[in-house]
Amino acid sequence: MAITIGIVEDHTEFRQSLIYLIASFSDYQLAWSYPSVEEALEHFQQTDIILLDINLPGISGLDAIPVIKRRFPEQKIIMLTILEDDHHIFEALRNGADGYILKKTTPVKILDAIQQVYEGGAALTPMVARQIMAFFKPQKTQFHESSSLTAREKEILSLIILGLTNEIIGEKLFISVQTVRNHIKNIYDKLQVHSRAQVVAKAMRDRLV
Amino acid sequence: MAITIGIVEDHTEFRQSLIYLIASFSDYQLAWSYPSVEEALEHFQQTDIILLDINLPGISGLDAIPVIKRRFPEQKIIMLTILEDDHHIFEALRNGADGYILKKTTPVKILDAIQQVYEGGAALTPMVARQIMAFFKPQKTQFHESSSLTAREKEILSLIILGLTNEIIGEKLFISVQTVRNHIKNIYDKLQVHSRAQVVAKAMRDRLV
DNA sequence: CTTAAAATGACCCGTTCGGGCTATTGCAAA
DNA sequence: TTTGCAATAGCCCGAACGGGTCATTTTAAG
Repeated sequence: MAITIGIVEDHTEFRQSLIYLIASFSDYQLAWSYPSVEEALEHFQQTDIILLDINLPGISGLDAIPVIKRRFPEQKIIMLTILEDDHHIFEALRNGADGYILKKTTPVKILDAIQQVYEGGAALTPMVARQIMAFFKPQKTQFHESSSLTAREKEILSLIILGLTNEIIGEKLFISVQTVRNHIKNIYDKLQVHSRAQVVAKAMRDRLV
Repeated sequence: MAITIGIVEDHTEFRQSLIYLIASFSDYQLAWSYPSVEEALEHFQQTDIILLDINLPGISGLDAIPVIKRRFPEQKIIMLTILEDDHHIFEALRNGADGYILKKTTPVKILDAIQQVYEGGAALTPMVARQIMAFFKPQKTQFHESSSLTAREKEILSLIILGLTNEIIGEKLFISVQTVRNHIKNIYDKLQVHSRAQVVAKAMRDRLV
C-alpha cells in the first residue's frame, strides 16, 4: 500500500519536480496537488502526508495548518520552505506541523522525511533541528556560568525572577540600588544576556533557580 | 579529508560493528574507541565527532558530556541510546549534545547523522524529533482553555521570552511598536503581571510556552 | 602579609518600558 | 444588524533599565 501524498505549492516548476519525484517510486502515490491553499481547501481529501509550502499567495501555509487540522485532525503535514527563520519554524511547530524541511533538501531526503513522518516520527532538516535544540541550551557554556554565579548573585537573580524592581531588591537586601545594579551587570555578563526577560528565561530553562 | 570519529561504547559487539561501518567508507576515519568514559577521558583527543553511548558502566554518557565539552568546547557529540525516554533526551540536549540517535538506526542513517553534525546541523532520529516538537505544541487542554490569551498574544509572549525588545518584535511580526505594546498590555492584564520578568517567569512556570 | 575576588556604592546617559488614554478596521457571533 | 472582540496604530509621561566608568571595603586564599 503506497503512501498517499497531497501537495500545496505555488511554484509550478518545483511542484512538477515533486510530482515527478513521487511518481518515480511505487511506494509513494500522489493524491492531488494545488498551487494555493484556497484551491486545496475546496477539494482536498485526507492523505497520509501533505507537503505544504509556507510562502503561498493568499492564505499562507502557516495559517493553513490549523484549518487543515481542524478538518482532519490526524492529517500529517510537512512544511516546505526556503526560509530557516526562527519565527516561522516555531510558529509551524506550534501550529502542529509534523515536519519542517528546506526546499534545497535533496530528493531522496524529502522521500526520507515523508517516510519518517508516515511512521510516526517527525522530520526536521539538520539546521532546523539545531535551532530547535538551541532553544534548550541557549548558550553552550552553561556549566561554567551556573557555577560561576556567586551566592549574592544567585540571591539577586531569584528576586529578579519574582519580578521585583532593582529598588525593591535593594530594600529587601538592605543594599543600595546601585549595588543591585552592579550585581545584575555581573550576572548579565556571566550569563551572556542583556535584559531581565532573557535572564529569567535562561535561569528557568537551565534550572539555575 | 576524512571525518575523524571517536567512540565510547561498552557493548563490544555494537562497538565493533560501528568500527567496521566506519572502516568501510573512506570519508570517515576512526580515531579511537573505548568501552568506558573513564578510559576515554584518560586518553582521548579531539575528533570531529564523538559517538557516545548513554548507558555506560561507571560514568554515564550524560555526565560525560559536560566534562568533554569543558576540555574541548567545540567537540561535537552524538548520543547513542536504546532509550527514547524524555528525561534522557532533554538532559542530553541541555548538556550540549549535538545529536541523539537510537541504536536501532540503520548504518547508513548513522553515517548520515555524522555527516549532518559535521556540517553544523543537528541529528535527531524522527521519534526523538517528534518528542522535542511536542514540547512546543500547545496542548489545547491547557493552553487554549486555561489561558485566555489570543493567538497573537501567545505569539508575542513567545518572543518576549526570547528576550526581544518591543521594537524587534514589531519588526519580526511586521507591525508597529505601539501595537506590540498594546498586545503586551493586554497580556499583562490577563496574566496579572506588571513586567517582562514576571511574565516570562509566569509563562515558563505555567508551561504556557 | 599580600593578593584576588566579592560586595558595596556612586555618577552619567540614552534607551526601553509600563500605564494612561483614544481610535479605526475587520470579522464573527448574537 | 448590532454588538463585541481582536488587531491595528497613535500619543504622552514618568519610571525603570542597561551600559560605561570609577572607587572603597570586606573576605578568602595563597
